[in-house]
Amino acid sequence: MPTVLRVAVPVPLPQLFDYLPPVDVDAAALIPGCRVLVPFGRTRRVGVLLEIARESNVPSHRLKPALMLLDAQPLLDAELLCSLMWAARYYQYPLGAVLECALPIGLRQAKPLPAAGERALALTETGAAASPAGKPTARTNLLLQILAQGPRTYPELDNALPGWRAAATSLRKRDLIVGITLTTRARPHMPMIGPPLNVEQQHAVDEIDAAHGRFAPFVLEGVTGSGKTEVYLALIEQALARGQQALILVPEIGLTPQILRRFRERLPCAVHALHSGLSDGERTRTWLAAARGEAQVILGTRSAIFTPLPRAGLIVIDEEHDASYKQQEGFRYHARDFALVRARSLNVSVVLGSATPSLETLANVETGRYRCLPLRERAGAARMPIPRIVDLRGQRLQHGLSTELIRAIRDCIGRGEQALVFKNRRGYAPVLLCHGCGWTATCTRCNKPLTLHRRENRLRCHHCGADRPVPIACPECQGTQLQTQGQGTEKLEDMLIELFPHVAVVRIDRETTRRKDSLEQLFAQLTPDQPGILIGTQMLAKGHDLPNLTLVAIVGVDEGLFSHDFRAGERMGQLVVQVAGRAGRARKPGTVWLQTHHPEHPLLLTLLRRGYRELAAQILDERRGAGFPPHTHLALLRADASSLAPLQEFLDRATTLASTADKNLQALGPMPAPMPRRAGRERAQLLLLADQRSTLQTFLPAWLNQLRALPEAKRVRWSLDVDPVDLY
DNA sequence: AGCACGCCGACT
DNA sequence: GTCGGCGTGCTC
Repeated sequence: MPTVLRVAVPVPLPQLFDYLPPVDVDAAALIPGCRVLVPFGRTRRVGVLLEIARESNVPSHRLKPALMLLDAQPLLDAELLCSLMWAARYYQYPLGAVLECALPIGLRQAKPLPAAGERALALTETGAAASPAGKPTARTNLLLQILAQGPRTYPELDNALPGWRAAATSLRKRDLIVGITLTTRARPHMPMIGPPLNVEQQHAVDEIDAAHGRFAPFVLEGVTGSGKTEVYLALIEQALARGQQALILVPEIGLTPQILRRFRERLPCAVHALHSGLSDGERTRTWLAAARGEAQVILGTRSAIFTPLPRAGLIVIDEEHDASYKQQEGFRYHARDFALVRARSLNVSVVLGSATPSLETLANVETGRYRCLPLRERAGAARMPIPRIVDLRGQRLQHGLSTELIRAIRDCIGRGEQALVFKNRRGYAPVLLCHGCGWTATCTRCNKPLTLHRRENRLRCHHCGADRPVPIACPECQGTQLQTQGQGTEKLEDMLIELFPHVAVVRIDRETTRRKDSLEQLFAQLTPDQPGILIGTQMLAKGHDLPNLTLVAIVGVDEGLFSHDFRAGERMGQLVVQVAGRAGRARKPGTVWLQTHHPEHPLLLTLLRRGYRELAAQILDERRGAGFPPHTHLALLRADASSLAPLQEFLDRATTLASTADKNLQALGPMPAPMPRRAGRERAQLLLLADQRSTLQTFLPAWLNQLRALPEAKRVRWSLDVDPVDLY
């Protein structure tokens, strides 16, 4: 009776592939979770062994032997493998592709594993004997001084001497230092002592800790400044004391050097970062260190949820409402939802922290599935800011700012305090038009207005990235009176510099933060006890602590109130609360100014009079009436093509197949996508809605098989998004 | 996804 | 006469 290996191969095909065992490999060495190198078509691939079967449905003469067993021990443990298999099923994505996504790039190749332990630097004999030369403050000399006390790991050097890498390169060339691998665990250091926990924080810690050893989801609901991080730190310390690992997820922009530094200062062990800025090698080493149980604290963004945790003790999702936890292409998983799945199979507590929990999470609190632990007080002396509405109707505006708001900023500056102006639109102006004939600069590939970037004198499409010079004259009528409409952060910056020429004005958006570390450098331009003005987009909603910031102005809430997206109201509320949270973190009280043309909008009024929780309750009610999530469940079939006809044909066929399948399933569409044309391609979609998750989960696999078999499916690009967050 | 095979246009 | 366009078919 032959042994057959069932292997997940990294290709976008839903099935597994069967192989014979590699020649000369002991049957006992074949363990699920090990990688195998297999011949695949005319190439070879690294797959993951999932199952050892007795027979195969494939005729035996077509079975090829695997080429090589790549791991002596399973790379993916049973829990991670099982959770990933769940994800492949739930998100309707091929298991081979899911596993590929979960493994760091370094492990997707048939290469030997990097050496265990942490990379470190040490002095060579020459280096130890050398006497200092050159400036004593030069980085190279500082690095030599540090290493004279013994080898240091890369994270330790990151803390001790920012910018050490360049110095290391030069010292390595001179053979004064050498890269080594420290196999012993980094020696514990004395952590800084944190502030004492207040009653609510201590209560949260006690409640969560009391649940340790079993699956228990908690929501830590606390406004900015209420000290959620202190609760996380206390819980991590307790996990460490039990010899367990902790995984902390933060949103993409949340993984700033500050939070990493804070964790490193406060925890007695190495804190491993996992984010897109790391090299493949670093990610691979951290992943493997976690798999061996050596990495105790892992702090990462979305994809860090795939870290193996053989000694798991705690999972934290900070800012759980953040949309960056949902992967928006390929394997469209939601890291927060997947964290719940992992926590359940690991038998650990999971903490969802937010000042503005998602409606999905609040619905789970309502039904008692999640336990909510509120932090109502702001830690220390910080106070909630006072909200003010500026009714823009009939007002004369100066580049989009009302006289009242400008006066308030002037007063704030006059008191020596700082102001933040939030505008969710980068560039100078979102529209450039001809005063003579009404022509507007439009992206031909997206049919949307181009944004003027005046610093670089370019017109850019924010949807497809198209980029071209600004015309001198109107291409239609040759008129030269081209003018802008609306305002972006650049224009606000110009205007505020003009109004307040003696005050530091700092703009923070994707343009000004393109370089690595530039976010910190920009914040550094504001002296803490001096007046200053910050202008920026989303990026400002979280991050740096600004104790002297007392005024927050939100200049573009209206865009969020009337969007076609059913989540617009929820997003508006979250954004306002998050941005507002930046004010009044010190002793001084803060004020939040909201400029709007719709001061009587019911969602805005609820938010300002009763707060986010009431707003959420109101939206949840509306969603219940409308039959929308979280009370129902969605799957979105998206398609795009270079012309409309094949798109229509494909989605029509898909709709027919869906609407005859199950009476509990509603097919909404096909309809044009909210952006019907993007980057030169036509876009349309079909939304499926069901009361029960199980209705969708039963229907989707069969439907996808039917779709794959359609001849129309080959003429379009299409994808399925389970639990979509953006219906774009 | 790759990677091949396969049948029609402008070039050394 | 060939190089190469991307349509379609397969991968244990």
